[in-house]
Amino acid sequence: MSRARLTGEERREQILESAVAVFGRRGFEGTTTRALAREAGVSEGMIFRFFPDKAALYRAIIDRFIASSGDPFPRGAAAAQDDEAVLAALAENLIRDMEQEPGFVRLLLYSALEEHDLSRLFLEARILKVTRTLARYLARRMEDGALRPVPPLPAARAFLGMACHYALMNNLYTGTMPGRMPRAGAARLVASLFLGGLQEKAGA
Amino acid sequence: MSRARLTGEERREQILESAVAVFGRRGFEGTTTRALAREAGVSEGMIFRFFPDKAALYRAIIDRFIASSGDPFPRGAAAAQDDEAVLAALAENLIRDMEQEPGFVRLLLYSALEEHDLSRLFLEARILKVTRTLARYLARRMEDGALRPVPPLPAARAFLGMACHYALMNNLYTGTMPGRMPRAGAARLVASLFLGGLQEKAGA
DNA sequence: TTCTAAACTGAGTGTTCACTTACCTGAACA
DNA sequence: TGTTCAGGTAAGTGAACACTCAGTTTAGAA
Repeated sequence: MSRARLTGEERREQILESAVAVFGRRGFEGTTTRALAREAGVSEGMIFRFFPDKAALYRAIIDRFIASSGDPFPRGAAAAQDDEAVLAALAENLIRDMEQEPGFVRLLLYSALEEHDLSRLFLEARILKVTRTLARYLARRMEDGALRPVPPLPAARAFLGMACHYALMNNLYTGTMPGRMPRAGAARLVASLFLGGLQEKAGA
Repeated sequence: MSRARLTGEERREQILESAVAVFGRRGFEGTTTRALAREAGVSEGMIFRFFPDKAALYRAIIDRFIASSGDPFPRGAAAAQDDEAVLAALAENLIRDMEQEPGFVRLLLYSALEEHDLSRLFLEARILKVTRTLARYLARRMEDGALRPVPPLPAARAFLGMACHYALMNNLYTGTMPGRMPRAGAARLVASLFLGGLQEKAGA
């Protein structure tokens, strides 16, 4: 019956990790400290030994993720100006991130709805950064004459919407969304649609 | 001080309408019956006079919306096989719906995260219906040779993602998302991107 | 003008919440 | 081998929760 006794650092980490899934299931308001303790396999007292209150635990999760997460924009392909590779890699990275951390994606969505200030922080640190980076890349390629001129920021948002909405719907309605594809195939499809469109070229 | 005394029917309707915004702000779990009563300008007792419990009020809101909402797919343009018009109108209808009912969009997102069964009902009644309708339209146009052959369902999801993600981000991060456009312009942009892509036609 | 039915209120109810406190336990070093 | 101290628990606390009910108010029929 006796569970292993961990060091403070280990226990803190374990509580953090197990809390992601709980907050992701019910949101901040919907999650009870009782549920957090049960998921971590400890008593409620332990939660408050490591975090001053429920909000601090929540913040620690988001903080930690923002600090640890990498950049989904493929710098190499971008330098080589291989548009198809840039877009396919970007889409695949985004979809992979969202598929590998489904609980955290839900937690972030909750935090945006609940208007936690750390949601704004995530917006700045990830969403706006990727959007602006892609928009700058598209703008440069338009100047080069490789792409037709359209407003770069809305275009970037449109592309990110294809990838993110796809992954988001798969997450929210797990198993019931039709039209799922292997990740790489989906990434290649949205990249080729965005670049080449659906219309047959004239005279094809 | 005395507020108007309404008939049962009127009061029920008023409680329903004011509750959309409250549930949209905090979700089902995060919303207290106290807040619902305050928003409606009545005592908590009135809530339970018209609805057996908090969940029934929540269900009534979603039920009512599903029953009252129209079809965003433009049948006329589809019959005329004007692809650009079909896609632009569809995108504009979706964006308009989401912009006109921001509180309800948030409520629906909450209900998807919280996994209320009525969220599944909405999924069937609206999301899957539009997705399948668009996919069928695209498939027919591919058979006609007007569009290049790609998997229709994923393609439909990609297009809807462009429009919905755009409107969703504007809603969640009101006022801070860059690259906003007038609604009709955004709709025309995503339609033309999806059809024609971003690449210059060869030899342009 | 009186009567009544329905709108409406406010002070409850037991329960559950986030959080505290007093206490227990066992590994490691003196 | 005894003391210590960090890891850990269980039984609380007041506040806030969803929900109830006894009673008050008022529009309109009689």
